[in-house]
Amino acid sequence: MSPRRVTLAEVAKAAGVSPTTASLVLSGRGREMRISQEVEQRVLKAAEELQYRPNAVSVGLRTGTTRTIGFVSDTVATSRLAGDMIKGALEAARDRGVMLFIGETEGDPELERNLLQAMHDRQVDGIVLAAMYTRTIKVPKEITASPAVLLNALPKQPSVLPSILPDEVEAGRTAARVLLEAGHRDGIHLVGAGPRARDVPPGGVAAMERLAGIREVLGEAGVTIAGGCLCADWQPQEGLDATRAILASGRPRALICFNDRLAFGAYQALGEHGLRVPVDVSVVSFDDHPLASWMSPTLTTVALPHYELGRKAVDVLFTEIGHHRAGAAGEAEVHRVPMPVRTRESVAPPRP
Amino acid sequence: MSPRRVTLAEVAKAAGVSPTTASLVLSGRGREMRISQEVEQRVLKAAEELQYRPNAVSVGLRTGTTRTIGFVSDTVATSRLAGDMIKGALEAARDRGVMLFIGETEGDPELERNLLQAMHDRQVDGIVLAAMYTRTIKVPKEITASPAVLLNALPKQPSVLPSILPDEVEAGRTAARVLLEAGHRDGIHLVGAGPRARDVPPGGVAAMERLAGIREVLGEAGVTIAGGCLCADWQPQEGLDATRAILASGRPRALICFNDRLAFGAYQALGEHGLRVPVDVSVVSFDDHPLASWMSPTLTTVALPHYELGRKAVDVLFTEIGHHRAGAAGEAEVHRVPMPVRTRESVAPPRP
DNA sequence: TCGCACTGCTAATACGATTTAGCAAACAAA
DNA sequence: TTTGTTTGCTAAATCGTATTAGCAGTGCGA
Repeated sequence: MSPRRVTLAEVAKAAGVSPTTASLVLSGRGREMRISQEVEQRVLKAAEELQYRPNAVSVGLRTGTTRTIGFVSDTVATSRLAGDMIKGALEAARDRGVMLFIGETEGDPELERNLLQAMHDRQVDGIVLAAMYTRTIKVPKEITASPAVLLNALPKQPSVLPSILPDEVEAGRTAARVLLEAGHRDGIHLVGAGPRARDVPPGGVAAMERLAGIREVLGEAGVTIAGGCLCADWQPQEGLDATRAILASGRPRALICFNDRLAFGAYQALGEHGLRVPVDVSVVSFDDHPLASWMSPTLTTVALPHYELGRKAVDVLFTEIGHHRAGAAGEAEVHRVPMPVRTRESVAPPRP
Repeated sequence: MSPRRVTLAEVAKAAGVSPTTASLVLSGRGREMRISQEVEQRVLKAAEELQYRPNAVSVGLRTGTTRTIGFVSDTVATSRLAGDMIKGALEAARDRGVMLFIGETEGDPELERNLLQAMHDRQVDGIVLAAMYTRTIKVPKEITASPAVLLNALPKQPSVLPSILPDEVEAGRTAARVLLEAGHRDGIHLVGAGPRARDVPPGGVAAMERLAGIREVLGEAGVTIAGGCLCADWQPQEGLDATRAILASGRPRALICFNDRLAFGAYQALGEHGLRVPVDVSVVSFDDHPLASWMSPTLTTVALPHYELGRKAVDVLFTEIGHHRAGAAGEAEVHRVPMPVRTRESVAPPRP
């Protein structure tokens, strides 16, 4: 079944040189160490013919660096969000010839500790600690055993770790501008949070920041928010209920839903009342859930850049690893990744 | 930042014994090798106090087994399906104290080769080769370097690898029975494939098998399929179009949609024609996409057991690794994982 | 002829564990 | 006293690579 792997010693013997020489040639230090052209060619030929590949475990033991990083998240399965984030991380890792360990903690601190230890036991070069929904987390002290970054999360206590986050405030501004630019000034309702700055569900930072951006832009434009409805869990059912409540007390001209699932529920409520999107009511939302392009009409939404978040996290992690090797301390910088708007069919100018 | 790891040698010195003794005690072979109670206690105490953890890289080099497996899939991001499969694999791995490398090939054979090599370079104990949509795949020869299993995929050429697949034929039977048990015998239309056995989109095995199960059960009950519509890609838009076509030529009493996205489109088409689900038309589907429980009315669907598939794959992989260690050859067994029906609101008896 | 620098390569060690083979002491049997 | 057995531990080799230190040979100037 598995033909034993070829070792460096075997390559050396085939080329008629010492393992030292073979190692030097194959690690590109041949020139530097004055290995002759001829010997160099012999070694390369032998390696090629024997299909030599260095044993990464051995290299890891010898050099202390394994070209491996860990990706630890609270949950990996819920929604495809996680998938895209992992995909971004994966590709950034691949670009560097690095492999990814993954693990999930399910929010259990003990599992998290065990996982981090298991990764450090395997000598990972660094760790991405990710949250699936943007929030503040308690940074486990085990993380300090290697360079690390926080993805989609902010440290509860001050910490030296850099964070990578979507730029939610700007996303809020974007959503508001989409409506303003379409000509909306009246009857703008919020579904999920607001209208006051303090009307946010507990825990998540997304709600707070999106709301801040929305309020800022509408405020500056002299537009007052017609109403808002705080939802705890941002599921379709709540969007349905909230929108029904709004409809019971008047006719909205535009809705800013705090995510696409809420918008999905909102569509249903509007349908019940015979209101058409976007002719009667414009809808703009956040996340760019796959759902958003299936809804009818398709939903204009400010996208969570999961893929880019994942990539960025690995990029930052590698500069962190670089600092670490150079003996420098890490910086607790916060990196914000832009959230692009996906313009679709759900926004139109208000009817006169 | 990172306090250097404690080594076995340091534990041994602290306990005043040789590294050999320390190793023996810590690997539980103390009794067997006649280490005295007293020395054993000293070693354990030292290890505890120094917080000793074995360096997995070193152990990997020495023993050749890394307690690490690889999970290679064509795509990890599309849909949450992947997530659940990985989650299942992850938990099964965790139960065994094993870590998971992940990688994705994007269907590129060269990437796949590189990935498998990179994993073997790191001495993984085994590999799960997964497809996100059930299909037949070309098994790369690099896979033979370690034990392996196929997840959600069948080998194109005969192979020694075991496969783990959802039981799609039985799922087809289940869907058909759901309608029969509700009392449906007439006006049953298929959306996505059928009505003839050969009306399936190319590539996927799910369509063929689901259709076979449906035809078997309906046939045995003496029920004829009223019609069917082959769709290539199983997206909402196609479900919409297909259902419109069906409605143009008559009134269906029940739809079997080949997946939930098609059903989503079908709902829209039915809505356009003023037909209510399930009063006028019953709908049953496959996959149990998250969408299914958001639709209104909620959708009765036969679930893809992604989580269980992932778990099962790792379970089978480990028996495979066991065989391998015992020197036995692998068996190309096909394991079928049941697909449970999620009964919701979209099926009702036909109106008289 | 001697010393010196340079060229081109290798011996030996280290990384951190596991495992084989074996040693010294104590004791028992002959 | 010798021989053999058991007990309780350790020395040394090993896994596959990277790296430091150094060795033999050559050419050159003095």
